Amino acid sequence: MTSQVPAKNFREQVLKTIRLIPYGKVLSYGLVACMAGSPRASRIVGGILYHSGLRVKEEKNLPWQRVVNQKGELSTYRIGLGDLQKKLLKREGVYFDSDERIPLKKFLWKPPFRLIKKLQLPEEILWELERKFDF
DNA sequence: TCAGTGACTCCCC
DNA sequence: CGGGGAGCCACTG
Repeated sequence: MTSQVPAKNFREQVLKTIRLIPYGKVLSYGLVACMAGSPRASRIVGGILYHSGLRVKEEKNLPWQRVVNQKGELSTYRIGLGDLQKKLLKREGVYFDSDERIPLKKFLWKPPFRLIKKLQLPEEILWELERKFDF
């Protein structure tokens, strides 16, 4: 047995979490990481999405556009996907303020507690989530 | 096998 | 506000 099971599981959890984000709502990389079970792995979420983008067939039903950074900005301009992401989000009714930021007060998805509970996260991560969502 | 590189975020000046 | 450093884990050559 190797240690690759938990790692692979994290990736699965990340993709699963992203698929939960409702139409017209967004989550930050950090919150996705939290809900996937690893609060400090926000960077990895970006990495996973980046690599997922290279295999469009595999992940064609992934609403990747609903993941933005903590400030509500699009992190995808640097790899040339910014305009596409913005277009997809606007199509869902998400709008941007004059700083090219999404007002998270309005569009950040706050998952129902029932759903959070279902994730069976360790207590310490629940605290992190509570803090980050500013419940 | 191993080091490098990220669609990030937090903490500490 | 902002720069620097650390942590996180998947993927690549």
